Amino acid sequence: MSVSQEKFKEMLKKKGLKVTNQRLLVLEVLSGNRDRHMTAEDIYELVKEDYPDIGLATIYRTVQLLLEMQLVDRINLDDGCVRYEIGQNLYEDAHGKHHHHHLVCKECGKVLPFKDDLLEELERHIEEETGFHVLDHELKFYGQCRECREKQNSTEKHVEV
Amino acid sequence: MSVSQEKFKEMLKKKGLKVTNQRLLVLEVLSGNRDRHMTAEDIYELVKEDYPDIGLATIYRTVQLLLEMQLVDRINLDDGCVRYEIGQNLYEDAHGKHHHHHLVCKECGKVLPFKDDLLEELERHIEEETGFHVLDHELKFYGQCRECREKQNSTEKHVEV
DNA sequence: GTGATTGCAAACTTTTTGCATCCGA
DNA sequence: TCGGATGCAAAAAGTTTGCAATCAC
Repeated sequence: MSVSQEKFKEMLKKKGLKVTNQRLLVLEVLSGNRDRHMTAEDIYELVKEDYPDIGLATIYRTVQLLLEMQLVDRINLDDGCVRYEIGQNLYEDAHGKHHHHHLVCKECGKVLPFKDDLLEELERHIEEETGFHVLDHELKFYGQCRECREKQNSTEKHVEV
Repeated sequence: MSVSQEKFKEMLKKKGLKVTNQRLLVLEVLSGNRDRHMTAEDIYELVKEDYPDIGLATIYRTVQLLLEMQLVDRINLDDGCVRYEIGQNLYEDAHGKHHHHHLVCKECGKVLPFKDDLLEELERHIEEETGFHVLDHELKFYGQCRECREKQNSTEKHVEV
């Protein structure tokens, strides 16, 4: 909601790139769906509502651009397509790197975000021990969400089927 | 090297599946390249040396099977193809879940393994806080490896080009 | 012998690219 | 005006699938 479109426009101009309707709409769709993890196709369908002529290739080119500008993050949930979510850099309270992790339910596929800064300590440890300079990380937990667990427990009791 | 082929054969028989040359060779190639993170194509090329008639589809079907049997792990380094590496379950000192993480160099693409059990504490924390039952995790660090860092420093000093 | 397995080719999915056209600055 | 941006269609790349032939048991 409070994503700064003006900031985005400035960033584009500073790079000598053009402010187009398509770019603004992709950003808008991403910022209006911060809670979802959107595939290129998802974004395409939503942008088409406002701009029916847009092509899927433009979506791919735009998310690529947004990635390079570090305005979105890439998430791979191993379901065959890459997902994108808007980062923190266009918000007023920007901090640079944002680090939330993903809890992926193996049963229903739901993805929950989870915040934790525990890894910062580990990153320092890695740098000391291996000389590898950590810039970013990606952490996914796979398991069973509470709902699926409860569903399983109740069917176990009733032995349905 | 010390991977137990006998254990694998037994596991296959127990599931009513057949022990084929192709399956044994895929396993052999994976266990002979524990340090690499192999794509289906990589495995295909290596198995072909011993068994030129094998088809790529068989590789895909076999790694799928090995995944279901929990004998290999899947790694996605976001370079467009899924990678596989042999797990611990066929080794004598098997522990079930093995947890090493991956340090991915953004410059040269090299992948270094890194062992750490820090996440176990975090997993308990997640279960308490969210009710999400963690079964497995995947952690990747992106950054710059020591060699690329050193290379960069030396070119910065000499200002080559 | 019989059903699982395989190799091949075709299909499928996601993403990228070439190119003529269009449009923002 | 003019070079970057777009839409379209084709291509690319990785993976899956249908099917007849083959092989393990």
